[in-house]
Amino acid sequence: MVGGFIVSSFPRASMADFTFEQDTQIFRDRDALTEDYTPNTLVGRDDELEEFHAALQPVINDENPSNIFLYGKSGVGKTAATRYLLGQLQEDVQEVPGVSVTVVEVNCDGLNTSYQTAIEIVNQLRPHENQIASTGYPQSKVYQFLWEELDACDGTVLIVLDEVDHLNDDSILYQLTRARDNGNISDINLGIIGISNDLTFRENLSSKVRSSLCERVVSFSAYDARQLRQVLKQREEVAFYDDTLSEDVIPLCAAHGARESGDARRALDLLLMAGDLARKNHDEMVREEHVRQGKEEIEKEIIAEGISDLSEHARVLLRTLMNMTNEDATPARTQDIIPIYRKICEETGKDPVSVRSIRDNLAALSQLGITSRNEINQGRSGGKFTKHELVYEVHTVQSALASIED
DNA sequence: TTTCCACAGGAATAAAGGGCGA
DNA sequence: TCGCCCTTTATTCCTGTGGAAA
Repeated sequence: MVGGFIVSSFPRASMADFTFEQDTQIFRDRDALTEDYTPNTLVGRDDELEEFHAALQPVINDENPSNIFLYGKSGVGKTAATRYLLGQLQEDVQEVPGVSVTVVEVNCDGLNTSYQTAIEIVNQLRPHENQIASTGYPQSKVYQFLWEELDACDGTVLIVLDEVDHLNDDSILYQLTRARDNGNISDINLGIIGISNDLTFRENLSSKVRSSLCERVVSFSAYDARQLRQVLKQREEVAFYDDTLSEDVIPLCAAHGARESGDARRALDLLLMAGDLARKNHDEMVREEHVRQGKEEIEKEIIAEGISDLSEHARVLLRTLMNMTNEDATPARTQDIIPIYRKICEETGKDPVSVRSIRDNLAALSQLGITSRNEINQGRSGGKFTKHELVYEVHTVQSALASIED
C-alpha cells in the first residue's frame, strides 16, 4: 500500500512506470481554467451584469426580490455572472445589520423532475446526517419538507436553478414562485433565479409559471471571437506562467469557441486540455499541435459524457449509424436505419425496441449533438421524413463508446 | 384548394425496479 | 413483509405536419 492506493494484482511493466515527478512549469494556477473559478471581472458582460444587479438590489434592502430568468446559449457567462453577483451580494449583506441571505444552487441537469429538484433543495438546506432519500416519499411530503426547511431560514433565500430547461415538468417552478401566495412560507423572502440555454424554454412554460418566474428577464448574447480572445487572455494571465503559450494558441482556442456558438466554456476547456497535454508530454510550451490534439480529446469526452446516460438501444443505434457511415450510407432516413439496427440486435442477441422507441433514441442522440438530423419533405409522392448522420468522425465516436463500455 | 404521403412526436398506459413507513 | 409512491423505459394509439401532386 502506498498513499492509500491498494496495489492490485494485474500485470504491470514495472513499478517505476508509476512514480511521480515534478511537472514541467506551465501552470501557475490551473484551476483558473475550470468551471469553478470566478474571475474578478467578467469580460464583455457589462449590460447583462447591470440588469441582473438591478434585479437583485431589493435583497440588500430586505425586500422581496423579483424572480429572475437568465437565458442565452451555453458558455456565454450566465452561471459565472450569477456566482459573481451572488458572491458580491453575500459579502455586502454582511455589512448590513438585520439583513441575511441564503443561496441554494441546484443544477437541474440529471435531476429531470420537480420531485428530484425539491429533494435536492431540501438536502442542500439540511445537515449531512439528516438528508432524505431520492425516492419513496409522496410528492406532497417532499414539498412539506421543502416549506419547513425554507421557513427555518432567515431573511432572503435565493434558489438558483441552473439548466432549468432539463426539468420535464414545471410543478416545482409553480410551487416555488407561488409559495408565499399559497401560504406555504411566511417568514422569509424567496427569490428564484432560473438559468436556461434553451431559448424556447420560456415560451413553453405554462402561462401562470411564465408570468411569475420571468418577472425580470436577462438575456446573455453570445461572445464574438474578439471577446473570446479577451476572456482567454484574462485567464491565461492567472493560469499560465509567462511565455508558456505560443502565440497561435489563444486565437485557435477562441476560433473553436466562436464556431461553437460563441461558447467561452468550450474555448477555456480546449485551452485547459492543451495545457494538460503539453504538461503530460513534458513540453515547455503549449503549441498548436496540443490544441489540435486537445480538440479531439474534448470531442471524445463530450460524446462519452452524452452516451453514458443513454439507454443500451441508443448505443446500438449509434453503432448502426457508425456502420452506415463506414458504408457511405449516411445521411440515412429512419426507415433505412431500422432494418440495420434490427440486424445488429439479432447478431448481438438483443431484443429490438419498437419503432416509436427508435425514434425517441434517435431524437436523444441528436439532442446531445452526437448526430444531426435534416427534415426533408418530398410532398405527396414522397412524404415528410428525417435523415440522420454522425456529427463526429467514426473513430472518435468509436473510442468514446469503447471508453464507456470499458 | 384539397388531398396525399411518410413519418414525427404527444398522450396514455404498462411493467419493472427501488425506497419508505407501518 | 407489504402496500404505496416514485422513477425509468417501453408500448400502443392517434393527431399533426408541410410540401408536392392532383
